[in-house]
Amino acid sequence: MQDKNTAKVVTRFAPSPTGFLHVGGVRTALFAWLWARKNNGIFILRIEDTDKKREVEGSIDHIIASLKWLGIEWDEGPDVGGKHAPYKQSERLDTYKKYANILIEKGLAYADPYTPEELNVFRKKAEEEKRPFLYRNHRPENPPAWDGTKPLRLKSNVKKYKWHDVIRGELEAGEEAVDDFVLIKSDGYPTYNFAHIIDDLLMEVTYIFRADEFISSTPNFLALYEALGIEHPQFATLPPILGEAGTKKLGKRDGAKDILDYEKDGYLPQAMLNFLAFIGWNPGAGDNREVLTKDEIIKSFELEHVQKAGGKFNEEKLDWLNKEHIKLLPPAEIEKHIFENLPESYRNPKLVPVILERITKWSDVKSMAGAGELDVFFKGPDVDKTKLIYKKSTAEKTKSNLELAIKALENITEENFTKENIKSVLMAIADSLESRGELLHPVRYALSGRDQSPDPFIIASIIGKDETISRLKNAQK
RNA sequence: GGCUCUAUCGUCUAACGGUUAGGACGAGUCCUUCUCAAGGAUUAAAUCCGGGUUCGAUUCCCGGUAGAGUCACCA
Repeated sequence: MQDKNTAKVVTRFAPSPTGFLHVGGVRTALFAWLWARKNNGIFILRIEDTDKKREVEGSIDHIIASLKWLGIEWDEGPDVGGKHAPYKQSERLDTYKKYANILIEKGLAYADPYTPEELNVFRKKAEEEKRPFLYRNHRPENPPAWDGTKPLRLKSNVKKYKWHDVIRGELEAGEEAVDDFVLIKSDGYPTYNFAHIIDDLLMEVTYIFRADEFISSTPNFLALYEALGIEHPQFATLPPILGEAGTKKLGKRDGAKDILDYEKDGYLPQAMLNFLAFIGWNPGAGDNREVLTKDEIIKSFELEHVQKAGGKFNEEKLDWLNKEHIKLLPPAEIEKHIFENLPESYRNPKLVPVILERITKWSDVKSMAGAGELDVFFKGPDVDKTKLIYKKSTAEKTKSNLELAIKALENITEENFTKENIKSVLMAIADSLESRGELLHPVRYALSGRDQSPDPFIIASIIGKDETISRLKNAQK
């Protein structure tokens, strides 16, 4: 095991290019990156492309784009290189072969003589008998020499394994967890189980951040570390992220979204980063802050405060957090984002505050505009006269109240036609009536033509004095 | 079925044997301009169950229960 006090922290994220990155994968990357940054260490991006069948064209670019969107940068990786290049496992085949041969020489690896069909028969039988399938129960007595066309398996040391996990604590597993797993597949590519151990060794990785499904295969890894005669890095096993609906672990099959879909939906990367960091981590110790910047998260990130239990992905909290991060943005930035989502003719700076308080993410701007909610600021409404009347009020009263409003507003000069002035004038009248709604409702409705809209003062101030009075008169007819 | 992990408000969590079990999201109520939104205030809401250990358990141990993971020539 590495000496924690002197060894540099080296972490890695090692995705396989089998499609997009979802929240679970990103969270693993995030924690590994946070720990490296926290300790002024090194963060490596390594592509585990050893399964050619499952590989999806364009995945690597997509993964890189996802991490970059969030601001997770790596010190070594396929695009930037590094002293342990290459960083794609498909380009490191000779290395794996070298270590495979070492194991063969030690008598700790052997060729698997069975066909997949034969193996399936064993597997089926085990399943029917409700036993776990263990290849080593069928370990051949005189395996053929390995010629590279058959799978190469580890001759595992069957025993109980115990190990330490920096997040989970002391972990252990029974002998049933250890098996003669495949090191090199018949197509010449290594398995994840083999390749990641060699690469972590060569790349001097000191902490392996991983999802919790790897707990079960850890005894196998331990058997391999032993066979190789090497120390293993620290294991940091993260809690699962559970789907919102059920309690199932969130995976692509359960509708986990592409992380870049959140970009398309108009979420801020810093909000997503903040949100993801808080699934399974918190600053702890009475620190109740939840809205944190990237740097603040790095500063307070500690492994002791990483959860063991799984957490659900709660989109409502993400929305809240996104809004909080929007509020942290400089005004010019906010306006820029809002305008980007608005048709050209709607891009009035005065609308920005009105829009801002009604959205949680940028795509909401588009929805608002699409639903016609902003039309009140651009054209006079068709007013339904019956809806103009406040509750049990009468047409006559409504008409005369509107008249009062028109008179008062006409007295405000063009340049003083501000939200504040309009409000004080109108409220003075409203307060003299039986109820404020007697005035405010007809005025608001006359201006907007909608059951629900921003308040009349802001509408009036934006559309201007002439348009306001013309709309009020129009409703009065 | 074997092996393994996990368990505090609906949700995310604080607490590292002693607290009126704290915060946040969401929900409710009230206020702030009639409506919507935003904002402010406020309320309700949890230690899975059963045994130990201890003067004292959310916290430590054991058992149960529930959920999750795994048992691939996938990672």
